[in-house]
Amino acid sequence: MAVTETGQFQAAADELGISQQAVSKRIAALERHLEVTLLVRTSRGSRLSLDGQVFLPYAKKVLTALERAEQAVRPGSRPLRIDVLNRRIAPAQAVYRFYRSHPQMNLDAVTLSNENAAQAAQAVLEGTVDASFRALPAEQLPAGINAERLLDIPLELLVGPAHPLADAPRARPADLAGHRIWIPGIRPGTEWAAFYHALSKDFGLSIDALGPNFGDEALMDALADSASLATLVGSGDRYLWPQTYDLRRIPLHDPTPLYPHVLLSRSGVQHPVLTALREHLRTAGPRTPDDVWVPDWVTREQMTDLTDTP
Amino acid sequence: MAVTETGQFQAAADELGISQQAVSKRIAALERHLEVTLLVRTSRGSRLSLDGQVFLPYAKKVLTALERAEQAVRPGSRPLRIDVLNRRIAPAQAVYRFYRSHPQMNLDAVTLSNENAAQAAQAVLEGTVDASFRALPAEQLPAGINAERLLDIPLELLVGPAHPLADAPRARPADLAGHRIWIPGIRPGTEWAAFYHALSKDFGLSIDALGPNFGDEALMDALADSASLATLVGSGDRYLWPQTYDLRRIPLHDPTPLYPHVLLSRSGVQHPVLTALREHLRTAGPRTPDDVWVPDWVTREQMTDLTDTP
DNA sequence: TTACTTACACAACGATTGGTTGTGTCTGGT
DNA sequence: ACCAGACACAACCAATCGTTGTGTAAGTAA
Repeated sequence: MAVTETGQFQAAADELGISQQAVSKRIAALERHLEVTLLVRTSRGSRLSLDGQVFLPYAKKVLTALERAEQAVRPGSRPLRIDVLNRRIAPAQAVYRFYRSHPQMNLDAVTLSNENAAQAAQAVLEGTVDASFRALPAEQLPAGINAERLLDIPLELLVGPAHPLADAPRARPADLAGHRIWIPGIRPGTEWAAFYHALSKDFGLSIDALGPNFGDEALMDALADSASLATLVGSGDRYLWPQTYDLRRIPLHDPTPLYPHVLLSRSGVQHPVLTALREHLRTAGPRTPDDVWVPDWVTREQMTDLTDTP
Repeated sequence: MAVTETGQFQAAADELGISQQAVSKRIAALERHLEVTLLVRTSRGSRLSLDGQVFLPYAKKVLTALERAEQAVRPGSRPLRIDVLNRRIAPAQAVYRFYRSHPQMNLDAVTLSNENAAQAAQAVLEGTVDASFRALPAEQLPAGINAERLLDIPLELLVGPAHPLADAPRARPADLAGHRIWIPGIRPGTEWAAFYHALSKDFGLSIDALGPNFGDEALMDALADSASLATLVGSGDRYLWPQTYDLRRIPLHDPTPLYPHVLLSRSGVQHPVLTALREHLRTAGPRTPDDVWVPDWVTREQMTDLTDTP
């Protein structure tokens, strides 16, 4: 690249801060490796051969990819880093949709390995991540953390074909009383546990949130074969359930339970990408039904941010 | 990447064919360079840290970019390579549009440095390029070369605001008799010279095709200031002429001169991308006017390919 | 607790690589 | 014919990257 920019080896060498002979050796080694001639040497400099012409844009891509890779982790000027809890659920998809509609926005989605909301808030405070989607009770909110409820995901019931509600067009949470609902892999003390505990208490459900998560495959197998087992999923994460299992999604209403994702960020940060993401979530979010349920520990204040938008 | 795939240094080392210690040193050097920790070492292996999680996709991009760069020039399985004559004219734009609408198609656009159509045909025969857009007289077509007229570009007159035809909605070629038409940088013996020679002969024009090309800037300067000078441009290459010069494009009709771009390729090659490009040009090409002019050395046979399409 | 296994890091050393300086060859202009 | 410019080749040196041997920490089994 330096040679094509300057037209001759010596100038490229000056630009790179090495000797002309070193440039010559580098080019020769590259040509030997690729088994083609990249540069046509003349007595008045060098210009690209046909292969060089083709190769140049690819070489540029390699260098920009390297540059980006370093930028991505170098502290200080790195892209906005957002914890999306888990790559398979709504926040990850919302962030991905945001990125698709704003490709120039430089951001990275990560998943913090701990599932504890308080620890996530700590990570946001420390700057390990710039923002995190969580369902955080208001009283657990540390000082210096800004929380805004920006993504309410309606829950749906997921059942196998033999389940009594399999062909119901919709169901009410109260209809689920007595049915077994299994949500594996929820560890005590996490925000998930708190949410489902509140849900089961308010509607008299028996939610089995214990036991290890043996993976989506095992869950789907169990659901498909059982006439009594059901689970709850966010209405967004369709991709999770392949057609082969013939599982049914039953929307819940009257009221619709909402999983309230709150975006945590450090108070005072004014990162433009973060601002744009907030704006995107406020406006591009799905219309929520009228009659909804959220855990009682979701404060009015957190809700205000949502209802205030035009 | 090898460590994250396998979960531990030793397995990564086996995959890479080096020792565990070498992997350790590589990772340590990378972490030292980036000034972050990429891997969390545990007693049962290693997993990605948060920074590592962010870095991994960027690292993958670097490797795929490297892979693509090598593929682009490695003889044998390289992308289809098409000579577009010049990056600023219709064939280049047509190829670019094709690529935009078929992003999965792997192709490279190049410009052969010689402007001689016979030499381009030779390059196609030798496989230096896979296809070339040229305006090649039928009798010059070497054996083994397949030629298909796929891109007819109507010519337009480009004049400055003081030119007598500046405000004409359109003009006939015969109207140009007596006007000075200057097309700089056309060297004798090239296909351009042959085309404009035929055009001037058939309509009695005085085309000044001699003199060196001092660049588009110089041409535009001359046109903008002159009341008599004009040039001919393809109707596609709009971008060339910035608004600042207030140049006017006057479409030609009765008949419309067409610059016939013939796609040369080696007989017998059945490259899928080339087939798709041909199909794209046949169907997505602009509607040509009814009353057209092409040089008389453009054979009926070359035209058949165009008129045969549904 | 003790011993063992697993997994990574450190140290010393040799081979390879990538740089340097010095010199040679080719081309185009004077 | 000569000279200047531009790149290549050769010899040499230093830094890098690999190797083998060994150390340390953490989990596991007796």
